[in-house]
Amino acid sequence: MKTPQEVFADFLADRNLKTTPQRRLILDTLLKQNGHLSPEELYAKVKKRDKSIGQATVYRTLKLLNESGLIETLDFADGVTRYEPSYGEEHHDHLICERCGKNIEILDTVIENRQEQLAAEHGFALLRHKMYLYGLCDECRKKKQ
Amino acid sequence: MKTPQEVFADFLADRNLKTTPQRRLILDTLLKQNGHLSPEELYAKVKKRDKSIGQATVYRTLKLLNESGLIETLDFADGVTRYEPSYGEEHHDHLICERCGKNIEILDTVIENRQEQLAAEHGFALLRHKMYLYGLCDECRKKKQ
DNA sequence: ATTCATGCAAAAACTTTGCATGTAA
DNA sequence: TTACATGCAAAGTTTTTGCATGAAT
Repeated sequence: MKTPQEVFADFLADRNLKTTPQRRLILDTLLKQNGHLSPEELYAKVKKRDKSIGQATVYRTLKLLNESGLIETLDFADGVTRYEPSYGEEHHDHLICERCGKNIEILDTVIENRQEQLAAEHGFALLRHKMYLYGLCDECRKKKQ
Repeated sequence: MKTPQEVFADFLADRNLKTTPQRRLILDTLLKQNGHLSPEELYAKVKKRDKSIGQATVYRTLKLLNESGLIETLDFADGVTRYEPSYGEEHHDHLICERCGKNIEILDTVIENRQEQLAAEHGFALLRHKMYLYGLCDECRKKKQ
């Protein structure tokens, strides 16, 4: 299996785009963090390693990474766009505590299978999906109020 | 069962906020349209009925409607925030064609039940959820390219 | 009478774009 | 060498906020 770095290099080559130090750095930073970064947080982290990098490069690279299938966008319903690496990782969904923000990654074959089936019933070829479960975690429910 | 208008009025009263013609108009417009409006589209529609209404009032009212549970935000992964009335409607998820944008509302008890179960397994009390299935519809797959 | 809501315009937040320069292939 | 990428700053978008005026309770 190709590494994410290889996937990205191939993706860029296919489109006659170039593998640059900035693009590598941004991908590495995302992979190292392993998930849930907003563009701004990512920019801050990347900037620690390369003072001269520009905000625009981060946005441009996020777009490319998204198109290449290496990352996907998340919507935790708090108004912040986040990205998470998705290549090589098994797909998963998110279980989010609305009070404390705790975020648990979940995977369930019953649901995954049923999604395929539902899409097929409507004549759709399923490409991907997103599922978010919002609730209150144990601890938050124990706390008064 | 209370009407959405009553729910909103009660919600506002609870918080010592006021029921204004603008707020009523915005809610009515959303309900009449029955779904999937961006703030800008909503503003345009509302403006047809009340020339003098301001953009800011639409945003402020959308926030209140969201807090009151009457509407929810949708994420069709196209960068546009949309809202849809959710009160009184049976909950549903969305099946979206990535090529033509066709959007089918779906509901499935197998998935709904399993979601509850999954949340419980992780100690969560499930409050709500969102599920989006992205794929290609029949027609789009038949078209060449 | 109070307190909140509104419209407007300004500001803030977020993202994209144009351009001159730099660099990967 | 050529074509693409970068950083910067400017410009777009989208959403929020401050304020004087107006309206609901």
